[in-house]
Parts: sequence; C-alpha cells; structure tokens
Amino acid sequence: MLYSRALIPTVKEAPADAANASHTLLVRGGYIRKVGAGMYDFLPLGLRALRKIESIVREEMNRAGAQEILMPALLPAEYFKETGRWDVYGDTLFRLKDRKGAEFHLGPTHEEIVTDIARREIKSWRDMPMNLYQVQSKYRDEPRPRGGLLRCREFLMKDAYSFDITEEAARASYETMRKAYCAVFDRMGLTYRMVAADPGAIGGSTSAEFQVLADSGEDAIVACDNCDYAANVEIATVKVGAPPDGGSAAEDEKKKVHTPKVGTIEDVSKFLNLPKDRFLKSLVYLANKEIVLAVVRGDHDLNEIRLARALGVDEVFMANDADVQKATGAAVGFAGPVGFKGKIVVDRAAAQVKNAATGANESDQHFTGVNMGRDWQGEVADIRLATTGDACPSCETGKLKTYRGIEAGHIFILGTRYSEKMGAQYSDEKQEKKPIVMGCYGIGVSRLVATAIEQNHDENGIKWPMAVAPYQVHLVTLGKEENVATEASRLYDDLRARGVDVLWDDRDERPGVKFKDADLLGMPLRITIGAKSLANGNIELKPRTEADPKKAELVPVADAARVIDERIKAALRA
RNA sequence: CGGGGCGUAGCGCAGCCUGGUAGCGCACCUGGUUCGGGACCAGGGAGUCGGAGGUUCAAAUCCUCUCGCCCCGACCA
Repeated sequence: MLYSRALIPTVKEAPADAANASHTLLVRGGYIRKVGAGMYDFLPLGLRALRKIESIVREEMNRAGAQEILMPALLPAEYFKETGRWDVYGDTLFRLKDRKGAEFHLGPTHEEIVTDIARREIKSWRDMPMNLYQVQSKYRDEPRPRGGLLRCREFLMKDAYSFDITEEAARASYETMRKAYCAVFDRMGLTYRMVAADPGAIGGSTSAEFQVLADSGEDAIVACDNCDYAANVEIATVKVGAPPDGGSAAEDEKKKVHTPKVGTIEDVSKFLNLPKDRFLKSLVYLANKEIVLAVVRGDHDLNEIRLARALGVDEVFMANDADVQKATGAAVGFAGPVGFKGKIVVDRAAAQVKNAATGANESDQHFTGVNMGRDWQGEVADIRLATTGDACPSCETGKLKTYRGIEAGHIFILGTRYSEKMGAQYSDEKQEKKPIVMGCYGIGVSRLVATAIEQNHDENGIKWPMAVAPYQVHLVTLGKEENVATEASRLYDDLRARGVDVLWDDRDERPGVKFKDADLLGMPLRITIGAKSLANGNIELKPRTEADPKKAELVPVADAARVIDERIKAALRA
C-alpha cells in the first residue's frame, strides 16, 4: 500500500479520553476512531490487524476440527426465555421490539441459539463429538465500557461450542480447545497464563481463563512461582499453614478492653500492641437479605466470591453502616463473633488463631484472649483472598505472586445446563435419550488487538508482533533522487511478489515526520532507502524493537527482498 | 447505580469566577525557503460555544432542566 493514498490519520496529541496505552496508540496511529461509548470504527490499519488475529483464530479452530457457522446477532427473546437468561442477564442485554411489539435482543453470547441447532440436528451418539464456532459481533450493554477496545459494547468475538455424549468426552473436547487456545496466543507472541476461573453468568462446572499479563489489566490473578498453579483471585485458594504463634499456647482468659475510637485493625493493633495476625477481622454481609458475619484473620482480606460459594448464594453484599449497627449493636469497626446473633462463617486460618483480639459488638470495646470453640462458634470455610507471598495450595514450596491480566479467552465445560433446559438430546447405542454434554469457548478477537499493544509498545508507539502486524514491512524513502524511487519501487514490487505486506511511505514529507509515524504505527520491520546508504549500494533494515536508529543493518540492495522475506518467515516461525 | 470531572473550529485546550467584538497550538488550504528523527516565513479558510428553557438591554459566561462523554468504584464470559 502506498502511504500517500492510504487513510492513516495519525495525530500528534493523545485523545483526551484515552486512559491506557493501547487506546492512545490506536487513536494516535489512525487505527480506530470512537463512534460512541464502547463503539469504534476500525480504519484500514485497525481492520488489517483485526483480520490478522481473526485468521490466526480461524486457522487454529479449523485445525482443531471445529466447524465455522454464523448465527444471527439479532435474536428473538424466546430462546433466552427458555433458559431463564432473559431475566438473569438483566440490563446487560440490549433489548428491542419489532414493529409488531415482539421482543428481541442482540446476542451477548450464543449458548441458547447453538443449543437450538444441536437439538434439531444432532440425533445420534454417532454425530458427536462436534464443535461449532463463529466469529461475530457481540452486544453487551456494559455498565462501564472502558479502555478503548478493551471493553466495548459491540465487540468481535470467536465463540465455539462443543457437543459430546459424556462428561469424559466433553473433557477431551475441552482439552482440544485448550491446546488450540495456547496455539493462538503463542502465535500472537503474547505472554499469558491459563488460570482457574469463576464461570459467572455462563455457568458450568469447569472453566479457565487465558489471561494476558499486563499492568493495565482489569483482572487480578495469582500464580505459583514453583508449579503451574494459577487462578483468578476471585477463586484462588491458598495453603492454610501453621497458626501465627505455632498454635501451642494455652488459652488465656477473655478480657474486655476499652478501645476508644479505634475501629480499624491497623489502629487497634497499634493500640493493643498486638500483631495483626492475632486479630479476627469481622465483616458484616448480606446474603439473600440474611445477615452473615464473615471472619478472616486481621492480616487477611475477604474473598466475596468464595464467601458467596460457601453460603451457597449467587452473590453477597457488604452491609451498609446502618445494617452493621443494627446487627452488632455497635458502631462500625467493633463487630466480632463473640455473642453475634446470626450466621458466622470463619476462614480456615482465622479459625486457628488462639487468644485472638476482636471487636466486642459494643462501641469502643474489644475483646482479647478470644478462642473459637470456647467463646464462639462458626462454620469454617475457605473465604480469604489470596495474595503475594501466600503458600501455593498445590505444591510443597511454592509461593503465590499476584499479576494483573487481561482476559483474552475463557473456556468452559457447561455439562448439560443448556441441553437439559432446551431438550437437546441424542440417542445412545441402546436407543436411550440422553442430554448432550456441552462446552463453550470464547476469544475476544477485537480485545486482542488492544491486548497485543498493551504488551508490545514503548513511548513512541506500537511494536506489533509479526503475526498480527497490519503490514510486516514499513518502507521509508527519503529524498527525491531518482535512484531512490527506482530502487524502492523495485523492492516494493519484489516483496509484494513474495507475499510480503508492505506499507511504502512515499509521501513528500521530511524524514523526521516519516520516522515518527513509522515508530507510532509500529510495523515490525522498517526499511529505509535514502541517497546516503544507497550510494554504497545498501538499504537500511531496522526492527521496530531496536530503539537505536544507528543500529540499523545495511543490506545490499540486490539481497534486500530475500533477506527481508527470510526475517519475516523466521519471526512467524518463532 | 454511588463518587468525581468534562462538553468552545477536525484534534488538544484557554476564555466562564467578575455577562459586552470567540481566542491559542496542532491539523488543513495558497505561495516561498527547507529536507536523515514531528522545519521555517508570509497569507488564508473553518466554530449552532452539546441541547432546551429562563434571567438580562446583552449569555460561551448566571440559573433550571436535559443529553453525551471520561475517570474511580459497584457491576461485567
């Protein structure tokens, strides 16, 4: 492509509304433009990057034996009503009505629709395993779209669905998809971790997220420094370990201590000169409108999702100040398990603390010498938030470390959750009707455009990995000398004949402008042809990852096309 | 939904407090000089000041309502 004819509207200044690197660089580089909150135009370069990623995903899905289909984005309400998600999805669903007043919505995900295909078309155990996928725009009325392409209301997603006869067979399909996902992210050159995750609104028994590591990521994950344990902090667990004092101390007498106006663990710890791990942190929660006291060790934080799981509810809400006062009879900061009227859930580590300090359910009063069993009772569960330094739950010596991640993919074993509700059954060898066992697998294709940039950029611009770069080569010509144009034209044609994607900056611009734009746009290889090096029969070759322009490699004109072609092929193999 | 902020030329912003000719930088157009890391000179075009209502002789500026957008949180495959 000739730059002079291309729509690549680069801008010097960052857009006022951009909060992260990928958003800023995509707009500055003329890749995308905002149409509304969470809605973007893909300009030519942006679309090329998107298509490259899409192709990689398609190739790996096809290689894994999945078959591409296309379902509508506009859907009648009846399917979501069948499974109850018409109500469960709530405000996230874009709902609309047709001219007759019939209800429709835009598809946020397609389990129901694909299950409808399955119940009509899959009849026998001989028809499975089967995996159907599509690459399609999805619509979700997100509470808060953000980060440019990272969280949009309309976004491109690859969603695949597997159909199997048994849970074991479904696990094999899941494993096939896991490998395909690794292949996709490996080919894109991303650094990522597969982590155990919460299935959320999709449901199902097993799920894993593919988290691309980036400081700007919305998700927190923990990973072991020794083994392959990794999990979203939402569901991460830790090894309990020994209690802080070794657990051998004798039980002290319980005492009430006056602690005027010191409600936080931090303050009370100083006030009583007692380490934080000897405190019981008591938090008042509402679960299905029932008041519950959650108790964790003073140096730990509560994991709300784990608390909800322990209680067997969908979600829990922290009680407001008024409810806390009503439940404990004390000001906020003085709640404790001793004498608490209501359900108490205590974390495993907190249950081990002997002679603990805790709020006395009385304003400005704490207890010390509190012992579970003797002074109070509670249901023990795993409800604390994992964090850096915690002991790994699945190996002997490992320590957990927290990372930020961007969720690029999520795979689930759904079981029969959808097939039972929608009557998707097959006949087995004995003519018995059984529900199809399903799995589903998503990749955020448009999100990956931004994700690749979050992981590959510097202060000057994008540094595209070869596999997703809109153009593999950015050819810069300097000056108006005739031989520069002649050699550039020859190289341009030669590279294109070899199937190389080349962007030729043939504009009548000063060198500085061209170099700045080349760095901003971020194509992996930059070729410079100017009178200076051409006088010795050379062109200049510099990878975008090399920051120092003086380190550009001189390549004889005659070898240039071959050398560049080889570099690209090597980069794609890596 | 809670908290905070912003809507003025294509983009980034000033002007608003204290009402009175709408401004700066970038981008764009014309001419000239320049040309290996975002050049310079001269000239020029371009704005319903988000929208509606109100106060006033007079509103970008004050008041009311409203729409949109961003950030933090809640929420979210």
